[in-house]
Parts: sequence; C-alpha cells; structure tokens
Amino acid sequence: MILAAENDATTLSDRVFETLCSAIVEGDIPAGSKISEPDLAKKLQVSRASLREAIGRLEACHLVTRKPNVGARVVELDGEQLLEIYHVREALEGMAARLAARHMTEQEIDALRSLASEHSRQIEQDQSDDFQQVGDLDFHFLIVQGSHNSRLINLLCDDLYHLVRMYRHQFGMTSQRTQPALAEHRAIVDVIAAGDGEMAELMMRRHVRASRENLERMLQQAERFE
Amino acid sequence: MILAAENDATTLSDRVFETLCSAIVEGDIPAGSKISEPDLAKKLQVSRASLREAIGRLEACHLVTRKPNVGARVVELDGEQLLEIYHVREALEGMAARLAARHMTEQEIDALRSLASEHSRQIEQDQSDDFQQVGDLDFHFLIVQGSHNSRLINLLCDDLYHLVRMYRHQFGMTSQRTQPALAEHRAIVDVIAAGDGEMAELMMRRHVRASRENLERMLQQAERFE
DNA sequence: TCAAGAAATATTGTCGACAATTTATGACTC
DNA sequence: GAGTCATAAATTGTCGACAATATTTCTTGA
Repeated sequence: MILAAENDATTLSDRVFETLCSAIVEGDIPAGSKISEPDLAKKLQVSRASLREAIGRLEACHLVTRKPNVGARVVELDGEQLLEIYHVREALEGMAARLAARHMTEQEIDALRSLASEHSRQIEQDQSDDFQQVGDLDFHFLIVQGSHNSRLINLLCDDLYHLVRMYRHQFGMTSQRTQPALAEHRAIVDVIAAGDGEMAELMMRRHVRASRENLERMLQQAERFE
Repeated sequence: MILAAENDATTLSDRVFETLCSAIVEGDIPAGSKISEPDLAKKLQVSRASLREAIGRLEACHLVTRKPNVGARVVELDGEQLLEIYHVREALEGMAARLAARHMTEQEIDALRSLASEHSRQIEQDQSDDFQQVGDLDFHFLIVQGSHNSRLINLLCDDLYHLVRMYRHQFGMTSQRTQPALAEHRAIVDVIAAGDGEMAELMMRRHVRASRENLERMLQQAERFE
C-alpha cells in the first residue's frame, strides 16, 4: 500500500483517504476486516490523526462502519444491502438519464458514444471482463456527469459507486447479461441524444432494474447451495 | 450553544456534531459564515481534534464546505442548488413511496394517518406555519422510514433533509400550497395503504415536483426584484 | 478441561503543542 | 485614498502523548 501522490489542493488526510478507498475497493483490505489505526498509521507513515480523518471520510461513504470505542471495520455487504443499493441506483440513475437528456452537451454525447463503441470492441475481442468490471460503470458515470446535477453526481459517484465497485471486485461479474446490457446502453445513448428525458429515464430504470433482478436470481441460487 | 447531552453509545465528537448540526440548521451559525476552530472549540469547551472530527461529518452531510488550509464555511444554497436537491428528492422519495407501499406495517401506516390528521388539525387552527416548517418533512420522513431501505433512509434523513430543513428555516415557507399539499399527503397515504407501489411513486413524485415548480416560480420572482 | 474473574495489554478518543499556510496589519509609494 | 509588499498574527493540518475503553492473556476453582 503506497500513499497516494501529493497534489496542490490536497491534505495528507485526503491522500490517506484515496489510498484507503482504493485499497478497500480493490480488496487489498478485505471486506469485514478490522482497521487497526496504529498498524495502518505505521504502514502509511502518518500520524493517527490524519488517519482518523480519512477513516471518518470512509465512514461517510459507507466503505467502513464505525463503532464508538471499538473502531472501524470494512463494510461487508450482504445480499439485502446490495439490493437496497440497486433500488437507490434505479431511482437516481433514472433521474440522471432524464436530466442528461436535457443537459448533456454534444461533446459529452460524443464521448458517451465513443465509450459504448469501445465497449463493443472489447466484447468482440473477448475482453468482456473489462466491460463488466469497469466499463459498465464508466458508462453510467458519464451519464450521471451529464445530468449536470452536482448533488446527484455526488451521491452516485462519491458514495454509491465505490460500493458497487467494491462488490464487483469482490464477487466478479458472472452475469451473462453483457450483450443485452450493451444493447441497452446504446439505446439509452440514442434517446439521450434525441433529448427524450422521459424515455431516457424509463430505459435507464429498466436497465438498472434488470441488473437488480439478475442479482436477485443469483442470490436465490446462492441460498439454494447453502 | 450548549453541547448535546451525553449518551452511552456516543463520543464527544458525536455530541459536537449534533450540536453544530442543529446550530447550523436553525441558523444560530449563519449560512455562509466561516467556522473558526479555536473560537468554537473554546465556546464548546472541547479540543480542536473532537471539533475537527465533527466538522468532517458536517462536511459529509454537506452542511459545511471545506477547503484545505482555509477551513470550513457553512454552506449557502443558491436557487440552482436547491432545485438540484428537489430533483434528487423527487427520484428518491418516489422510490421510497413505492417501497413503502410494499413494506410498511399496519402500525406504520396508522402512525402516518395520525400524522396527516394532526396536520389537518393544525391547519384548521391557523397553525399552518408548524406544518410547513416541520410537519411536512415529518410526513415525508415517516414514508422514507416505511421504505425499509436503509440506504434510502440514510441518503434522505441523514443528508438531504438537513439541508431542506436549513433552507426552510432560513427562508421560511410562504408557499400558498398548504391545502393542496395536505390533500396530496392524504391521497399518498391511501395508495400506500392499498399497497399500490406504482401509484404511490407517481403521486409522491408529482407532489415533490409541485414543490420544485413552486420553488422555481419563487426564484424567478425573486430575480425580477433584483 | 472449561468457565469465570482479574490483570495486563492494546486500541480508541481526546488532548495540547508544533509546523505549515493563510489572513490581517502596517509601512511605503504614487 | 488606493495599491503593493513585508511582517506579524491567526488559523489549519499534523504530531505524539495521555486518559478511557475494549480485548487478550493469565490465574484460579470446579
């Protein structure tokens, strides 16, 4: 674990936060594990105060849970909690798509189309893992940015997407939904480009709901084997 | 400003957070004002470390904005930002109403009906200020709790509603929408009780959207006088 | 061997101090 | 009076230390 790079407008605790956020999302600090302030402060060569500030921020984006006088633990999402997140995503991303249809610039739409094309290329070259791990969320990320609603962007990109990324890293994506998802992405781009907010919302919600239902099926199958 | 009461499962910084959260929402620390750590630590008789942890949490719920090496300032919401919040509310509260129609218990529904009745009584007795300042949000709060989606509850109740409360405290509510809003509340209760999630969502979204449009009109009138 | 209690150890929360950065003040010039 | 620069003062970020709390280890008795 290497401390994130210095940068003009950041504090040491910002850098510790970035470092830990990545380490948690990527599984270097495993879900469920207890965070030892002295150990981590020593490993990162910072004082506990900076570390505590970073841990507070990790708590704010729900990557750790914290208990008074006990400390922080990396979150473990059970199936129920994942489904909760997908309900919230459906609502927020539906609204994001509606607002994107109204606010997205030509440049942003071009970037979105390019990304969807890149994803097609990846899938044709049997790189569908890249799409599922990272690319899918990149697509969603661009649409949320295109909403031009800073509150929406903050809720999704600074909070929920960390958790989604962590979950994907932890469990992989074995969804068999790649081709349909990509087709849905393309259709969403088209209606956003056409400025049809209502249809964009409907299609995005359907898209996220399909992922949720897929997850529900997977969770039910997992229960059957336990 | 009196430090919030001690309680088994809280730390001093939790108590500082509660104290400051209330002080900001209620305007005791005015919007836009710079937060001086030394002054505030002295006033509350705590060390700067506990105060900084509390300020970090205020930042997480967007009640303050923070800049490295400059410090924290109580947020000032302009009209644009308020409208952003209302778009997010529409999405999240629509979903909350849908989920509430599925998950709310009989007891919860009874409590919701009681609250709506209490609000009618207040309005008949010319206490409509109470409804607009506090009661309206209490109603929404109960529905969000009734969604039984902890992520949704967290986003709205631990984050956005602080800001909404702050805004209402700052600007008052002069909306002329009291009677229509209450009728909408009652109708929403009925469809939730009937278990009709889709209609609950539609009606809740319409309700929040009407508030947003009302706010838009007020903002346009305010611009006209500037 | 196991369970309960006490003691030791480690960790978390808070403290005040120091270093780095920003802001306020004063002096000078035009 | 306004603008610029240098200096002083204040504030913010980080540090290590201490107090409070939790966890681990050890001891004792059944």
